[in-house]
Amino acid sequence: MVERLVEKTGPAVQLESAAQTKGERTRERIMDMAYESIVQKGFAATSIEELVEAAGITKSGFFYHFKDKNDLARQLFDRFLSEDEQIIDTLESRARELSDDPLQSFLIFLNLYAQMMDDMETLHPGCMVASVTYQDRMFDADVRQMNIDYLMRMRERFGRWLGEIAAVSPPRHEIEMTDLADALTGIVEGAIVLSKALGDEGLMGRQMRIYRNHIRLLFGV
Amino acid sequence: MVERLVEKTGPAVQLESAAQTKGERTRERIMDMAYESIVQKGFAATSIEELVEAAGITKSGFFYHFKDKNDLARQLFDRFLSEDEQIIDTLESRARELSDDPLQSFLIFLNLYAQMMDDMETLHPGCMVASVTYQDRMFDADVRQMNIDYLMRMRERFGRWLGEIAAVSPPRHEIEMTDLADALTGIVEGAIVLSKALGDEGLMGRQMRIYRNHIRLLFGV
DNA sequence: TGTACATCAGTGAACGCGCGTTCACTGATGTAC
DNA sequence: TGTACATCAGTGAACGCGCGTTCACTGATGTAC
Repeated sequence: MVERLVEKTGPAVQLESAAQTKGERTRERIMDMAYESIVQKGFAATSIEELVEAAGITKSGFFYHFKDKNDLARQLFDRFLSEDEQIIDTLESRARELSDDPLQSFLIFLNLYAQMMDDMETLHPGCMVASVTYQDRMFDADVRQMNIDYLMRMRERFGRWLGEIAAVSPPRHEIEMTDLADALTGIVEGAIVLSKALGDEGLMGRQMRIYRNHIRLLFGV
Repeated sequence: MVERLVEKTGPAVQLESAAQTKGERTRERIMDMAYESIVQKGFAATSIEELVEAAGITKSGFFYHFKDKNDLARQLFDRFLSEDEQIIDTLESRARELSDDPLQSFLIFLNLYAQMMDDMETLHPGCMVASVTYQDRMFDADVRQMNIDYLMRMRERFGRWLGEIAAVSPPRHEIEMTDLADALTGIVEGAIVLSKALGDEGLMGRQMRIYRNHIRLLFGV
């Protein structure tokens, strides 16, 4: 599911999907099921019973792989955040290679990101962020902190890039780069909600291009 | 909680909070608790037991007010959507009164909306949309349809307004007004997620102003 | 090559708890004559 | 003003089910000598 997504972004990010032990394969299968279920029903409504049935093992087998239910959430969130950041790393470095101008490379990056969303038949990892945020009392402090850390890393990454842009091409009006960075993450989260609710797969890519247009208008010549 | 929010938007929208019977007050109290809990833990993790304890009645009292648990969700969602639309109606008509130019009135509207978010110490009704979207398998078809209908009404409302704007002040580049309308709803949803996750109350207003800046750049003179 | 032991990846049965829902009943308030 | 009845807003006890977690055990595979 995610492997497919990663393949679509090209050969630059290739997760080591080979040489998995039997146990690792089972654990991954459980996490795949869990992700699907959490995003559609919520964490509390996702029962261990349903997961192990789908994975073809017994309930006690679950507790061999996960300390408890929250441990599943932790491992799952960890996997998705790192995959998401690997993908964004790749898209960023590709975009940076294609232009030395920070504005141009950022616009290329946004195009690549939008294209990835167009091609994505599966759910975006950002779903996990919204799920955790909207059910935060169900997760332990570890998971909540991972969520905050992820959002802060995104803010810093895009904020720095936007800072580089502003240094070269001053914006048409004053604007806080941190807020503009948050806007990108926010648009992804918001677009996921709309796209999921309306069943419109193209919506995310189109929203990403609206953000891109804004950046072009704001810094463009 | 919501009454306070409504009062802040001014005297034009005044919910009839007077002349409530004892039963209505109890029902409202249950719904207030339920909203808080659903947004923080999810629908499945929100137990009737916890709600009735907080409301000071017994479990069977709950079933006097609500047919079953999904009926609670339906009534709750109904209440919040109509309150939200009342507020937006009010802000729109105020903005329309202050200028005949559609662009100017839309910019005023966005300012009023952003200000409302700044003042809002409570959670935005949009939380319910994300909650339902992210736990849709927990809700019956009625609730899911209400969610879709709401998003479509928003799309139409803002899409039409943006169409008026484009007719008077053509945009700097081609853009689908439906997508630009979705962007507003999407930004609200996304900003709620970030604001909730990071505990940053001012974030929503700031994101709304970024959207406003985009509109100004796109249609402005 | 054979044996002993360790680790891996689970099984099966049992647990106590809390959940949503039902049902028969009830005291307080409102309405008709 | 008094009485009869209806409606409102619940109570209390019981139900069956599924949930997360524990614990003792096990067959298959891997490693050391």
